[in-house]
Amino acid sequence: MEIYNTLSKRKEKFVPREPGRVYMYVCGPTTYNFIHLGNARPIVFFDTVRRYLEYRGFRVKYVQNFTDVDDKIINRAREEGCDPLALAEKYVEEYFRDADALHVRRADVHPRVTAHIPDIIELIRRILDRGAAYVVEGDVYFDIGAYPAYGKLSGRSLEEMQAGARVEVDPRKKHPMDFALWKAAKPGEPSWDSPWGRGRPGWHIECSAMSLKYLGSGFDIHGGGSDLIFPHHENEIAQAEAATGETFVRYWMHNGFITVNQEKMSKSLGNFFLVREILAKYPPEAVRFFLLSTHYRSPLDFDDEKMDAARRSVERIKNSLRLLQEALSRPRREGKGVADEEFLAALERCRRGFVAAMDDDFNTALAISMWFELAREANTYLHAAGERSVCREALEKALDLAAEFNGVLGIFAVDEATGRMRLEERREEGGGLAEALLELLLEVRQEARAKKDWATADRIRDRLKELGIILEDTPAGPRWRRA
RNA sequence: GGCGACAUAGCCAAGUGGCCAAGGCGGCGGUCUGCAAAACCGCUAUUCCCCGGUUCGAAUCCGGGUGUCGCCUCCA
Repeated sequence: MEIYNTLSKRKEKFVPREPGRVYMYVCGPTTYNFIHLGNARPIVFFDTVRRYLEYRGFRVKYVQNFTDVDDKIINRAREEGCDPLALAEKYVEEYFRDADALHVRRADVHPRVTAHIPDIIELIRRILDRGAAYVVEGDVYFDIGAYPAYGKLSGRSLEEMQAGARVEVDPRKKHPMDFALWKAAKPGEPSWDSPWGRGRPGWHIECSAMSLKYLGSGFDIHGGGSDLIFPHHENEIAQAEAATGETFVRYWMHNGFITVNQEKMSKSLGNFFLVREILAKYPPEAVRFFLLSTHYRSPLDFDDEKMDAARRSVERIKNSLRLLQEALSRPRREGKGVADEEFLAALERCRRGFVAAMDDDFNTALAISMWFELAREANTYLHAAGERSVCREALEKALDLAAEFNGVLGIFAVDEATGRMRLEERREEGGGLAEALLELLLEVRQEARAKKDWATADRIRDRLKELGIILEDTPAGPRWRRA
């Protein structure tokens, strides 16, 4: 396996710290709002990374944090006149609602800043002991001068950064790029006791503290959006390595941005779309497919046309799965012929292609194309077999392979009881009666067709389509599905 | 101003030295169908932003140009 490491700006062979185990940390959201599609990209992508590593036999420990105290939360709470910590808690819950809808598996640990103040204080103390930080009036600053490697992740030198500095400098800082580890309390803000007086953690220290706590120094993968490279991850490295004297992280992974009209989707530009807004218009399968249809380091432009295309693409895969399941429920044969063997060989090619694609820095776009390959091979196989019986083993192998792909990509929800992919949306309405009525309607329509009363048959089909039910007539009888 | 990334068909997108440039969406033609839908078959980039170079050979390497985007400030 190869992973592109932001630190070296190259793909590197993946060698974990411990054989067979992977420890990974991904920067989670600051919970002051619902998440938007831009936030969803790393969440879905790194979920896929985790799934693939497990697919490849690694035991993965996956940690994703919540930043539940910071300026944005405090400001938002002030606007709404509520308690900052309660506000943060509310949006943690809302986060899970969206993430669940996108089939994102829960991390092994979801640490929150407010639950780790002692760990953070301890880490700051270690940095101070090492002489890499200093205290000014209840604030604690990281001393960049004490960490010569500063800039190694983002690839910039201190001189460059000073030249390009666009912010006014706090005169109490020894170096303009020094950043806060601990911020002295201001009235009305959440704060905790510390050796330097009451206050709260700085912006970056939480991730260093929590990742070190749960994953240990020198863990395998640290991920996030590329806007976190500087300063957030640069600072995380500085803090952690200053405190431990050891390499903090082995592989740094960063995803590209979602854009709208080729411009970065961001809260400050106001051009963002909330995940739940999008889910109101498109099925989760399409959203997940869309997010994985481009390599994670490339920008991904969002608009309705592209989402429509994604929805149709998923439809193609879904149709092939339906046809396979249907064929499996019909009479089939146990023995294998030449065509069956060829089909099985094609399946094996798809599997190998999928693994090769994912092994190459998680090339999900190429991996997805293998699923289309599988769909086409399966459709062709079924088409050629026609109404004759098909080989049971071949059908089962094809569905198993699709389930394997889905286990990694997470496009379709998986039914917990049966372990099978759920191709239809969970239906909210009391389905029993509606379905019985539909069956009745189909019966009436079949009778009309038998009498060549095409007008009636077509009217029923058209009206059902308006209601979101698609009818397809097959030699074996009508088949229906939801639009 | 400093640093960096990207530019492949109508749209999305994979491909980083060598079989006809993956795959999806859309479109066109055909098979099937009462008609559709789904599915299948065929077609849909003599060419990879432009110019120059390296090489037997480049979308792929190098130089220059143009364009787009990002980071340098909270941001996934």
